Amino acid sequence: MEYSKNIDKKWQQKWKDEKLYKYNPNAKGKKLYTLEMFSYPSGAKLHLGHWFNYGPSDTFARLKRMQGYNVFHPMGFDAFGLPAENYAIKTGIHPEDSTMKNIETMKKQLEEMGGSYDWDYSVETCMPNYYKWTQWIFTKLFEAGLAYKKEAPVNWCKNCQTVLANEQVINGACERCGTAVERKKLAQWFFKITDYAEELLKDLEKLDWPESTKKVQTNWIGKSEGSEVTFKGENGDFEFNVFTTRVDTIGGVTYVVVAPESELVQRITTKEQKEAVDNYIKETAKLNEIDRLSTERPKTGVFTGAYAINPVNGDKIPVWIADYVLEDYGTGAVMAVPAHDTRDYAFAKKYNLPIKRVIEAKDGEKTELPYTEKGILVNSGIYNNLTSEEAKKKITDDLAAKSEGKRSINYRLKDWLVSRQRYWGAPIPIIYCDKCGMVSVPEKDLPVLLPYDVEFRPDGESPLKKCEEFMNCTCPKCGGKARREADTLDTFVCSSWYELRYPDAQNTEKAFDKETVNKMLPVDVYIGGKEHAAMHLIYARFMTKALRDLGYLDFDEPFKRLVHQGMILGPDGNKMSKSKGNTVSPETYIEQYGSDVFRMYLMFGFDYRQGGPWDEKGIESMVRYFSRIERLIETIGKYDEKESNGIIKENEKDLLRVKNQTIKAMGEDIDNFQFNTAIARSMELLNKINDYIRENNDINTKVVIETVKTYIKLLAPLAPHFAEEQWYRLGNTESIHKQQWPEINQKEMDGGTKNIPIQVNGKLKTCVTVSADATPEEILTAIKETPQVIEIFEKNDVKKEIYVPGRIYNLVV
RNA sequence: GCAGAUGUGGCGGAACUGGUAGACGCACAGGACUUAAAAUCCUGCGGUGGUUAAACACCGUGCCGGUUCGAUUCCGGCCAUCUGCACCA
Repeated sequence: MEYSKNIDKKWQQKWKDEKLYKYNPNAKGKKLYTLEMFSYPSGAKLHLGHWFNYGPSDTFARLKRMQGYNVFHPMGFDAFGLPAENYAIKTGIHPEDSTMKNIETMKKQLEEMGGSYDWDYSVETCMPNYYKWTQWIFTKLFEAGLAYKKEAPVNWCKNCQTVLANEQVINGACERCGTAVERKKLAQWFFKITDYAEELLKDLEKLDWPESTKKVQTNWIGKSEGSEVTFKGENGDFEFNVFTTRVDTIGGVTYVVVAPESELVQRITTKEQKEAVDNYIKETAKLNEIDRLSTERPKTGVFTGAYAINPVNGDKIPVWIADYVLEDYGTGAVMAVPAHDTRDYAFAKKYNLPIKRVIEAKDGEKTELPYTEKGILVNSGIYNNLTSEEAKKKITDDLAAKSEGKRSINYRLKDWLVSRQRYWGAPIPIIYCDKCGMVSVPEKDLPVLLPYDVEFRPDGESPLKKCEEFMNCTCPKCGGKARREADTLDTFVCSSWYELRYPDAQNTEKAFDKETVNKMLPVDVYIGGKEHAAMHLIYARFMTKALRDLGYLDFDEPFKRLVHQGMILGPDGNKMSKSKGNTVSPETYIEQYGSDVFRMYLMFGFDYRQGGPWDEKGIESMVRYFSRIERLIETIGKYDEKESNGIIKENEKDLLRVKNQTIKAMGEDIDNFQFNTAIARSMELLNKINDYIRENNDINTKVVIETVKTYIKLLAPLAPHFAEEQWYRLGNTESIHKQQWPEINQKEMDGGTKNIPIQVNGKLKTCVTVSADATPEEILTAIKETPQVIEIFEKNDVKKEIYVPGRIYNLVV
């Protein structure tokens, strides 16, 4: 193989000099915005996963460019975040320094990969020219009431004296020191994503996304339809609501349970029970994440001493508290029906609470308790004999008439907690003034710059709090002395709108121009890992909708089509990780074989959506393939096109037919991200060309040369450097990447033959070869004339004859 | 526990809306070229039986069953692996 990384370098330089990948928004061709999830510059270099994600996606972008689309294919860096900060804590290297250095390296490597990016449209989320607008968006959400502050529990590591992100909590313990993580309440910032729960759910329909990802989001949003029912205290001195999806079982309520954290508990607890209740609340607060995550843990709870009245049947029922009831879901209180709920059943058994059956199976079959299916009501007074569905409706209606209940919908989705007690993030642009309260930083004062010299080692407080010159400021409203918010924004906020910034990345006046984003978005194809199915992809959708409602854009969804690439695992079949020592570095392969061999091997050896364990065995096969192509080009060089007589014979038609079929198949395959089969098709074409040359002494040079040129064009998106080299070797003087994707010549593609399978009882017996353009009737005639078919009719009693016109013939005997 | 994905030759992986299972490649075997090797080219390659060789027959897409003229594909039930979410009332 003559091809090597030197050839890569040569063309990279030339493409750069010629600004080959310059994006022109006004160029002709339909716009196509294709985007890969940008990468996090945590490691110093691109790893195999980056290659597997970005190489094939670049191939897709290149195909689309050749097919005449005006392709917008930007790349940037998700540069804020915890790993850089952790790295800094470990090594003492400032996050800004390490991050900027990593970005430089990664950019260079992406060029070495042959990525067709225009770096004039790039974003780095840690740069003030980007995070200024992240902050600006925050202020707009704040002004619209979509960003708010409230107390919320955070993960707290006692040993490290720090707040932990969810990702830093491994099995309920701190990832660094292994100490059990506790919950601690702190004032936190939230985005009101719950306002959009219904729309986020409903609009999933519109999206061309993998069904499994839509399902993840559906579950994440967790819509649940049921009823809210009011329970009053036996003396009418208190009341509270419960949420239930099974109001039909309300007759079987034998106690109610309130979350220990609920403020109601303090009001209703009797003197006798006060000590027990207080102790229980204390114990619950101490509970760490490990215990909380355990569903195995036996249910515990305490009686408050108070009684409530069942609004449907007037039963007097005890009010308990138990930590299996969550304060922040539903109303923070549940009605317990031990006969028909497994948790309530276990709880009732443990504390000897009564169990009352109110639902029987529809078929009258005797079932054991707890019976959690729907059925027919019993022991429920006027509701007896109704089905569960009928009862739900009637009971809710009756309660509503008394103002003691209503239909209700609950979502599992919680508001998005966006504040972090961390250094390496965008400062939250809020100022606290004694006189004016919370004031957002006006646009003219943005960005609120992240100071460089900060002690970022964790000690339990936001690092920025210790930076006096950052903290002290004047109130934008009254001009008095004020303090800044010391928390920074979750990196998911930075990445929730970056796709909007790319098309207008240099804009210094606005986050983005409305007209520009309306024209360029939504992203036509978005490519990235499915680990982002819930978080990033739902946050970005929320942000688009919120900005739409604030009038900054006019579309509903950011990403029209979504493709998830698979993951390349270590050779041992496990996820690659430094600690397991099973990482594979792309560099050695690039050094040895050149970037296109590596890119092609990644595309050919794995299903793009699936990934799989790394295995370098097959990479030599790609070297062999490249060598065969080089030899072909060399052979072709000996022929002179002018010698051709121009008459196309039968054996040449076959070659042309395969050529056209390959154009079609490869275009479709790459469009579907099936790179492995696209490459297989290209190999078949090469085999065909070689067969033709070998089998014919007197070859038609014109046909061969044209076919080879087409073939190299087909390789251009897959192996950009290599194809360029061969293209020039064929005597061309303009980049192959400026060529059109070959057109399909229908005339050349027609003709030839095809096989029609003949089956007996669904089993293949023989085939009949017919002309590809034969009519179904002609084919049937040919089938009937086949000796084997005649024989079958003679020897068997044919009961049924099935002919799928032009496809298959089956006889039942 | 719930949800989702996956399961096809020795291996990576193909197979359109139910219609010739195993494309393409790797590995392997045999042959050509060579003093020899490498490279290259050609041929074979799911299993079992069968034959001098073929023809041919049977089995075969995780397992069991169903629908159908026909199932890797659709339905029901299992098993295994992986990935999310996890007391959601």
